[in-house]
Amino acid sequence: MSISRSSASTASKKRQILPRAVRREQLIQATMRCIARLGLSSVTLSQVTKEAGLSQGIANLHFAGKEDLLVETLRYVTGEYNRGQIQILEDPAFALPSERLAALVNFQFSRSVTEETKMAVWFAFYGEAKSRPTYKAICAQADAKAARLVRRLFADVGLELDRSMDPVMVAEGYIALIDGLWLSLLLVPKKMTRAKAKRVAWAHLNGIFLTL
Amino acid sequence: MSISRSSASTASKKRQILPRAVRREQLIQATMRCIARLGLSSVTLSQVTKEAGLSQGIANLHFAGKEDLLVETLRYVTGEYNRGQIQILEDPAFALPSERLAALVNFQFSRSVTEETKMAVWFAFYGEAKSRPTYKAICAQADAKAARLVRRLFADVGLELDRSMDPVMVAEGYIALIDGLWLSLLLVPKKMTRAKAKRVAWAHLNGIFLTL
DNA sequence: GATGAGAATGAACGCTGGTTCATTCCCATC
DNA sequence: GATGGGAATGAACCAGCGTTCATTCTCATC
Repeated sequence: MSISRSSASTASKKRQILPRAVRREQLIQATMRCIARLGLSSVTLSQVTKEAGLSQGIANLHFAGKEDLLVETLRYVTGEYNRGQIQILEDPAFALPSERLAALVNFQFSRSVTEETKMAVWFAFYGEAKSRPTYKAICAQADAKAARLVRRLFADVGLELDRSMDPVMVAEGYIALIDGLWLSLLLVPKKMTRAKAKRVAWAHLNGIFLTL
Repeated sequence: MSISRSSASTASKKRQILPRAVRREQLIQATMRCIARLGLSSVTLSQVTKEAGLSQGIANLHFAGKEDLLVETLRYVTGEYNRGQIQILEDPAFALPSERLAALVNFQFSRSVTEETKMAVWFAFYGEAKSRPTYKAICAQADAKAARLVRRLFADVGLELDRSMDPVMVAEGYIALIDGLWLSLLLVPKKMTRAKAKRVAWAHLNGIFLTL
């Protein structure tokens, strides 16, 4: 509490009025950090607003309530990931499907995507999705979109390499592997690194596309 | 659970005194059902005790508190799974490592292991593990044990099939795939069935062991 | 500089949920 | 059948949380 900085660390003493969109973003970011630090079940609004360097009541001013803030946080991470994925899967610059696949793998294990905070948020909501229809719907929708895109990519790679295989099965296997690797990255980062995960993913892909 | 029905539905009116171990088991079972139905963050002791058909205060009588009950529930599922896994991986009855591997796959996608309630509990705790050292330790320990056993199995299978590969990498990939498939089974059971998951797992294994 | 619309604040409120403990009641023992 | 130890109960307690709203303060407009 001193001079006049805005962020969490040295909070400004001066009250500031900012656009709704900015406040919402600040609160969502703070929520992500809180989920990563405390877990979804221990997140409180006073923690979140303190993390954001704002006042207690502000969450209810810009969101319909705590639950709404959480849902928007989930939408934020799934949306961001999906946009990145679509950009790769629809970029016309790739000459070969296999090059596109390589770009996808690199994206999925990029520093930005595998950032600890995001992984923590992702799996925190997955853990609750079973019993929360709203979370489940958002996760399922994100997954379905990813699956569709990956399926098409794998079909193309199959044609390129002249392999006959079922794109549906292959896509499901690949996505499951990525999810599992992300879980390892989150829980045992000492044992599973991004580089290692990438190698494991490639071993899988080589196995799928080069068998027989 | 016998003549005078004790469970939730038609509660027995008579008070009953049972051994500590039985009460603990009842409460853990009820906790698992509540986690599956409500999610870890919405579980309350009054829900759990009602589900068990017992009184409010009983959880604190047989466990140190709510947190202890949750931890013991996590230990219960991980312990059960590990015992099943060890039984297969150390059963001397298998002639070939590949047969042992087949048994492992069947076990991992058996009805008992993939039971909705257990999967829900499993992932609920995984989702919180990042921020809860106690949960994290239990999960990590279970994972480490599984990894060690699977690594050895894969080394044996490699010898049997005369393939040279790195058992560490292969084991990590396999375990990640299984985790990812379980997640699909939990979240989109309409799309991912046990049979399908098994086929995906075999496609992966064939790819790994038959490549080049 | 004055003004007012409304963004931001934070104290206060009510409710929910974990924990406690006086009381009740079972049942092994005699 | 009587009895005492202690398992089980459930009402009461209290801390912590989400939400509200009277008040404060900012800044675009004039």
